[in-house]
Amino acid sequence: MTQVRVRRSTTSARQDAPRAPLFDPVERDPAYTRVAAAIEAKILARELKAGDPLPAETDLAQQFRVHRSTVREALRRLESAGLIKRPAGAKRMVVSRPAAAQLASGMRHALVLHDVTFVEVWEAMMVIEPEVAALAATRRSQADLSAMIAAHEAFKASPKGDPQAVEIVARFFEILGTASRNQVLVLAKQSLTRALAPSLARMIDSVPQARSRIVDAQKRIIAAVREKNAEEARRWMSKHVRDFKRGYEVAGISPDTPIGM
Amino acid sequence: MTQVRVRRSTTSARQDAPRAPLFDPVERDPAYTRVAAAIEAKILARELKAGDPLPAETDLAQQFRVHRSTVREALRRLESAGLIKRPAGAKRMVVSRPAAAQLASGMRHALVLHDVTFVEVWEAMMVIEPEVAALAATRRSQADLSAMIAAHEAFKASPKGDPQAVEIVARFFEILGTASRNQVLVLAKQSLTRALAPSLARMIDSVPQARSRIVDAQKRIIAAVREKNAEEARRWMSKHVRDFKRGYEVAGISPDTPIGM
DNA sequence: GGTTGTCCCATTGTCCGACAATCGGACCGG
DNA sequence: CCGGTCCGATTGTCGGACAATGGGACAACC
Repeated sequence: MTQVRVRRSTTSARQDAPRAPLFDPVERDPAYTRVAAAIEAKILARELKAGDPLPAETDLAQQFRVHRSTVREALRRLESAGLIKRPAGAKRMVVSRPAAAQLASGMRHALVLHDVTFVEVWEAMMVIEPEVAALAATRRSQADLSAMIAAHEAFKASPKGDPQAVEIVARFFEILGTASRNQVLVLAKQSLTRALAPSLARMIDSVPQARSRIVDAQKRIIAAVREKNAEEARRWMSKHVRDFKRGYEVAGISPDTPIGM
Repeated sequence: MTQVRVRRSTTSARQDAPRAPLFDPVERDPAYTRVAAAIEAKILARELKAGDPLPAETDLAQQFRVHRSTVREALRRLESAGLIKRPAGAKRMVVSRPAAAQLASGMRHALVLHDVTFVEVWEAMMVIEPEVAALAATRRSQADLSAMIAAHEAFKASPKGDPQAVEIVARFFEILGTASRNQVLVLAKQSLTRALAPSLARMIDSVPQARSRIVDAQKRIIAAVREKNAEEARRWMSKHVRDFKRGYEVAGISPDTPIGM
């Protein structure tokens, strides 16, 4: 509080250029932050491995010499970071690795609140998806291929106005991601599809020919992946994603619509 | 708790295909979760705009009819999601939009804990960075260009073993990101560079020619961006990123090294 | 005027203690 | 080996308390 201001006594109340600070702000962070940081460090250092149960709150409170409430606040912190979680209907917390969904939800928050528009997400997809498809084509396993086909059939089978249709499309993309054998890209991709999903649903519903175009694109992509033809996979995925934008245009949705729905 | 199991009485303890659930798991989530969700919803709906101060904990406790501790746990939740924060040395919490750094740190956790290897991150960079460079080349403003040049000079000026050198390299990438005018890509990029930074530092220190190669690449990229030559920007960025991998090889760091340092 | 000192209140960080609910087991009878 | 019963350990939530400190308001002072 009450920052110490250093001031040239002699001259010039000059408009302040970012002058050298002379003093760093003294760090005083609340106990719950430190507790959280301490536990986080142990987790990142693998001293607590995923799946390990966390000590009871009372234990932690004693070890850190703070009140249980304080520990609990720290735990909420870690919980929302996805570093710990409670397995549905269990009592103790266990250490966990942040799932893709975690990241994706965080990303969605960010995108919504930053007024990110549809084009921006789409542009990112245009960058990532084709390359992922190409990688997937060269690295896919037999199982990946089967999964893709299954998702494809599921989409074809989904009824006309099915709100789940988008889910299935997303799954198709996701499978492609895992087939690419690159977890980083999977995370990135997933965030994008998740962000796009709601508006995509509206698009598919209001553009009649959307479904058949998607079916067709998926078919081509599957074919390319089956033959491990990276170039072809890239080409068709590129078309496929481009089609999304066309769909939006046809549906009369402006490219500058914020993602927030 | 104690899930209700529905069981066909007559025949077949058949291995369970995902049968229709008949009952959804009853949702009992703790109060702090609901409080957090309620506030989160208001934020995402923009009823609470970024910068708005949150009501005092006591107020919230009264409104939600829960104890203040409960409110606080919810707040920690939101805090770690980056939806609210306390402006350094302020008392009240204010609504905020999750910063890129937030996401990046989350991503780093995920990457570290999932044993993501250097190649995976690198591969993702190979996908994203060249395209970003290309976009930046066509969309850059004069200010962007100046900033790039400044960062470039800063890097050249940085002393030999300077641990800050990597920071500066990261800044260069970041500027390129903002010049691309695509927030989504900026977020993605930033996560990658942040994840790579620590090991990159080691690489630069142990490979003598790394600095000059970086300087050279930056120079070429700047030139391309100046002339708004997307193709050239993409090409050189591609080379630049590829060089990182070479650097790692020269430094004797295995491509399969996990990101954890 | 602008700056500094003083005072007060609202609010946060932290603690204490308590209690119902329930999870995990141990223990037991068929 | 299975289903029922009992008990201790732990969590979710609450009530209340208190020191520390931010945010102002207001007076004093150059």
